[in-house]
Amino acid sequence: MTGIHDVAKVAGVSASTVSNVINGRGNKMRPETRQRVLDAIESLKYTPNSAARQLKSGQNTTLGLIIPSAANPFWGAVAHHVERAARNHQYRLLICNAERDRDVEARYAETLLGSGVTGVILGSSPLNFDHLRDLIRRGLKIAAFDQRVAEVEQNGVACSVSVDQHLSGMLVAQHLIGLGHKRIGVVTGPIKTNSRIDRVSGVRAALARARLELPEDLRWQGGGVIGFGDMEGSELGRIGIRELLSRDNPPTAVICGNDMYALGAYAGARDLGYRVPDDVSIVGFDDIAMAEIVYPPLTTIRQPVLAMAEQIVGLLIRRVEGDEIPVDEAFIHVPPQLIVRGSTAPIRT
Amino acid sequence: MTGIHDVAKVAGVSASTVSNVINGRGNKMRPETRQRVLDAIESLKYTPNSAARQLKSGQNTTLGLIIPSAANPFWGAVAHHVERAARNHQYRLLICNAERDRDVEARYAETLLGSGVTGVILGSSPLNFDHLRDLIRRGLKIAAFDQRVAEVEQNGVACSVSVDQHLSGMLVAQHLIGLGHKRIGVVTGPIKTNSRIDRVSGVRAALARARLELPEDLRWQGGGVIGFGDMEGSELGRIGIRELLSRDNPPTAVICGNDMYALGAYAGARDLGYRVPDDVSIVGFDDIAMAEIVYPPLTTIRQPVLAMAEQIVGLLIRRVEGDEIPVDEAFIHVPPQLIVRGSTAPIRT
DNA sequence: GTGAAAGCGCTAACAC
DNA sequence: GTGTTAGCGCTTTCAC
Repeated sequence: MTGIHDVAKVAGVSASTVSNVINGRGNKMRPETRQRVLDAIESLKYTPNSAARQLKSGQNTTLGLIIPSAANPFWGAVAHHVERAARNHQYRLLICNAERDRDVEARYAETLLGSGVTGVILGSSPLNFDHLRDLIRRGLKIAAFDQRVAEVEQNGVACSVSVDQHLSGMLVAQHLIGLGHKRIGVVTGPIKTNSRIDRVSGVRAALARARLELPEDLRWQGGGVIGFGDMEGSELGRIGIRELLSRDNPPTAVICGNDMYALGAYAGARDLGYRVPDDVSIVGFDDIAMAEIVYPPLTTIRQPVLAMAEQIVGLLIRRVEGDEIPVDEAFIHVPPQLIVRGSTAPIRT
Repeated sequence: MTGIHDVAKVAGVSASTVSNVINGRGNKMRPETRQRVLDAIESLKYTPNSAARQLKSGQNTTLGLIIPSAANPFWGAVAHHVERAARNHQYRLLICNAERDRDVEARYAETLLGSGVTGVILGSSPLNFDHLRDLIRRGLKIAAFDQRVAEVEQNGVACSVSVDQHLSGMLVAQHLIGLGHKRIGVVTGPIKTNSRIDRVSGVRAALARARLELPEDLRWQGGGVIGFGDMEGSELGRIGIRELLSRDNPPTAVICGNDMYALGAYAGARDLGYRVPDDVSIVGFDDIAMAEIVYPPLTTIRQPVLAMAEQIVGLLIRRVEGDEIPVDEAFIHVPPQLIVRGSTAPIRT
């Protein structure tokens, strides 16, 4: 391992001068000295050992991102954009896949904190941050991506960027109601997350406003499905809609927990000979890339992932670097946007 | 920050005893001592500082995974399985998204090595490992996932697990030829990777064997498309097939670079009023989850990602821990598997 | 079986 | 401007 001393020797300076060069304090010395150091670094192919660096400085330019499911392209897109944003700030990004498991999530957060990463972005995690309390007390700064803010604030979270999922739920339900649908089903998986809960509550709210309701037999949440842990959302969506469409009085429209479920629902509807949207309208949430590729193109709610990623990274870095951010700046809301495509149609009369 | 000394003080022992406990050398002491240390760790919520640990030991139980595109669900699945496998070995996994960019890839590899991560799994990277030569010399152990092995060996790579992409290409082409197709098109993006090149060469080989060929006008590789860097494979697939189907003598079957392209090709075919598979057969590679959800279900080549992930992680960890692995064990081939579904059909007569 | 002591490679005072 | 020095938190001989 070539170290700072080797560089110092080759350049004919001391270790601290090399350290200064590395850390952008090159103006503290004669340009020629600086250049000699740079040359030595170059010729020795030297890279600073970040473990040592971090140990000494306690500082660290790495952010963590914990996503609930690498299998869902939505989170792939989030990872992509967050990584970009971090890189633009000269930070790097460690991505962890928690599989929607609180324990795994806590373990990764702990691992991250143990590695000196104090800033971690959490993709919508289960319900609350109780499992991370200790870590937060020990200095972990959490940025909530796509989490309900009230929850977020009361748990000492550093910052958040989220779309109003309740509103998202209302938007899709209103769209469907506007199309004349009265029996509207909802398909989600068995795992509770804030965003999922809020989406469903939004749907109920819109329904209630139209003097409609969401009866138990139109609400499928993976009950009884075994081994769901290893199932893609699309599998669940496929099974779920088949159950709903097999009811005595099936729904004419189905709201799915996210786009992957919705795409699975396409398959499930087809399995039973239903055409989309003629026989049943289907909507999702997220607007993944596939949503406009499939047939019919999926009506869904778009979350402006790119902008959200940039905002959360900016916020989190400020927090990690010790900046106090006023509450009204630290918790950002972005509006959901209904994208109407071909998977929803007026109810057949 | 609570450190090893705090624990030592609370447990009434010395720091080195605590260190021994942490590192599983608990048998070196009286069980009661061990227990006291454990209790102290528990009550103090102590976590070892991994930067310090690594600095001292030079060891490190983290693996890196560099994927070419977080936006492609195939790589999401790979990340998922590799992460699992690493976790089973008590390693953790840093996932990096290199966006099929050699420079970004090199930078991440360097960052990883600088962080003490010596074992890095590379998802099919561009062409060769020239950009990583220096890092390899400095101790980076590379495991090639889904790379051609010949290439791999000559570059001092530690180990690899791959399917024979040439054979994969042959399999799909033979399937199509068996169905009576004679004008077979190929759609890929503009970026060259080994696996892509091999797939296409396999297709050509199978075609040649049947005294057929792949004329230039049936080979689309994104020429002239601007801003492809920000386009999903599905977009390219959509555009590509439209160009091919607009030729004077359009293909009756199209082989797409991967499943995302294939799914995009569904849309492109639809755009022009072609039905799949009646008017045009479409095949992909990878067998992502969506492949069996879409309509018609996609004929594709399956790569046994789960098994591959476990093998590569096992191999790489052996290498990282200093094990010398015989060449015939270090470079594993797994067979590709043709999954025939509904997107291919006999040519219309 | 347990503790004292010497660094791992680097940073940041503080000398010179 | 540049070098000297004292650790960051831990692991690991080597005494006791």
